[in-house]
Amino acid sequence: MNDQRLSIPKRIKRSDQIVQAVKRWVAINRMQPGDRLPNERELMDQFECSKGTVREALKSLEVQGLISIRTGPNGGAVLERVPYEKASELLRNFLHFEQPTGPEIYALRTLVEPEIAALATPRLSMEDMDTLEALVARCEKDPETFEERIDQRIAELDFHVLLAQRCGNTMLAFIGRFVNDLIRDLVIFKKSALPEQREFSCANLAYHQQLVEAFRAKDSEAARRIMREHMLSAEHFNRELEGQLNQYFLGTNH
Amino acid sequence: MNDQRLSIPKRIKRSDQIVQAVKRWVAINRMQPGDRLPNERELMDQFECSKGTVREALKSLEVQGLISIRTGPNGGAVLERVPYEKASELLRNFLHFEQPTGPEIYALRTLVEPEIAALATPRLSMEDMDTLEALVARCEKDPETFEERIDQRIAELDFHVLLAQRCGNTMLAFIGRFVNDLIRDLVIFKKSALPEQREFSCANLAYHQQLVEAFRAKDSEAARRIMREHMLSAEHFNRELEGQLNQYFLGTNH
DNA sequence: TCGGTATATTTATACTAATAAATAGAATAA
DNA sequence: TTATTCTATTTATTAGTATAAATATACCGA
Repeated sequence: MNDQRLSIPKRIKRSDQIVQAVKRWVAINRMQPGDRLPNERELMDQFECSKGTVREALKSLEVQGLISIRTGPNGGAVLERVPYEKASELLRNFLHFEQPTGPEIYALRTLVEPEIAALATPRLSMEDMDTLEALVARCEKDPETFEERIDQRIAELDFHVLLAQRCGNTMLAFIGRFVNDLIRDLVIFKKSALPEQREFSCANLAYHQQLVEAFRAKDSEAARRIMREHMLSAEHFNRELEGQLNQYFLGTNH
Repeated sequence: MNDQRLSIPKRIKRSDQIVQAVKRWVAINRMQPGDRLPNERELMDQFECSKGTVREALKSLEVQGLISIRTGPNGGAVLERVPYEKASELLRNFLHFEQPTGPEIYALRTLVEPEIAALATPRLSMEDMDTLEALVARCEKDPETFEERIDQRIAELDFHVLLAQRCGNTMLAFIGRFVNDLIRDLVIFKKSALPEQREFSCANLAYHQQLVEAFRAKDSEAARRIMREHMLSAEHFNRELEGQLNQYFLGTNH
């Protein structure tokens, strides 16, 4: 039983060659989202291969989020900017077998969120602040039903996601959003087992209120400090929610 | 010209349905890397579709890094743990149109590396420390040729990559490695335009030497502090290397 | 002129069938 | 034993055909 999966197939598959060629073509010609690729017929001719092979190549590009394919006149493959959702999904595949633990996720969050808060502070518009306050308001009344409790936790997370989107650093924004989405899905996934944690909710509410104040005062350093305390608190409260997230990433997001 | 690409196609494609079904199947049965999927024939029967459709679905899973496909007896689709390289490639696609700037990358690095250094400190084996010292040694002599200078910069980055791999936090490890790989490729890409920056190299060397000392002393906090200074220094030195990395991500990694 | 409806065209989607290429394992020869 | 050739299995690629979806355009009624 010769089970060496290491050996790289010397012969690169036709469809993958086409994928590479298209990628190069896009990069070299500095093509922009919205620009159209040749249709299947033309690609067949250009690469001298069959329909099936072209389709596999296009499928690959589609899965990577680089194109979208539509039927009809003026249809075909159109270049797309990779949506966050796509990148997020693909990164989750990576995590499926790596099984990050709750503490790991919260550790990263504690590292990243204070910086995001500080960077976002001078970049928040009036509308943003209003949105943030609306999210805070959603957490102010005592949750009566189960769903309300979930809704409040999600509002808390949306608060952080908005900040991430405003921090002005593409990669930091991605990480911030990704981590909060991870926690969001965890909340929804484990909602049946989610205990009350009233103390936790109150603490979060207070921190978020303080954060909005700091944002309105354009005080980056205050925002950073408050966010850091907030994250340390959240890290502490979630120590018990521990446990592996195993077998989770692939399963439920569809 | 009605150019609304927002509309989500209501009809989910056959091949994508199969992808979802397989993902669910993998998650529910808690399948592990190395486990085999049914071959094309069986999948055709099970999902009552043609070969082409099955192949598209398998292609999708392959692009996502979840399976590898081999020909021949005992061939077929085998479940894989998504390799770092795959996840990295897909994340780069996302960044292609987002165009993170040099300062953005270095800002993230400054945030992440000190934590990585602190976390890795108690986890480094004797072999790891020797490897690190070997990497430092490679930077000790004055570079004479062009290639030597590039080689030293890569050794510096490998130093950081090893730390990331040892930090014990899956996601932080990924981010650390990703950022350093980004910089590595940038160094190789821009090598023709890379100025001498002798001062920079010497500073790096000194920091790395201090770091190894801190590691040997198992002093996490010292490691964190030194790494932070190191990153602030690197951030400063690279302010001039500015410029967008535009059109770069897709292009050259093949 | 306006608003809707039919139609024709373009394009992807799906299927069938057959051949080519790769390879693990068995059989064979040195 | 060792190296080579054969063979069976499985994916990779191709060709051709037919169907379904999307939409620009022409058409028609008001």
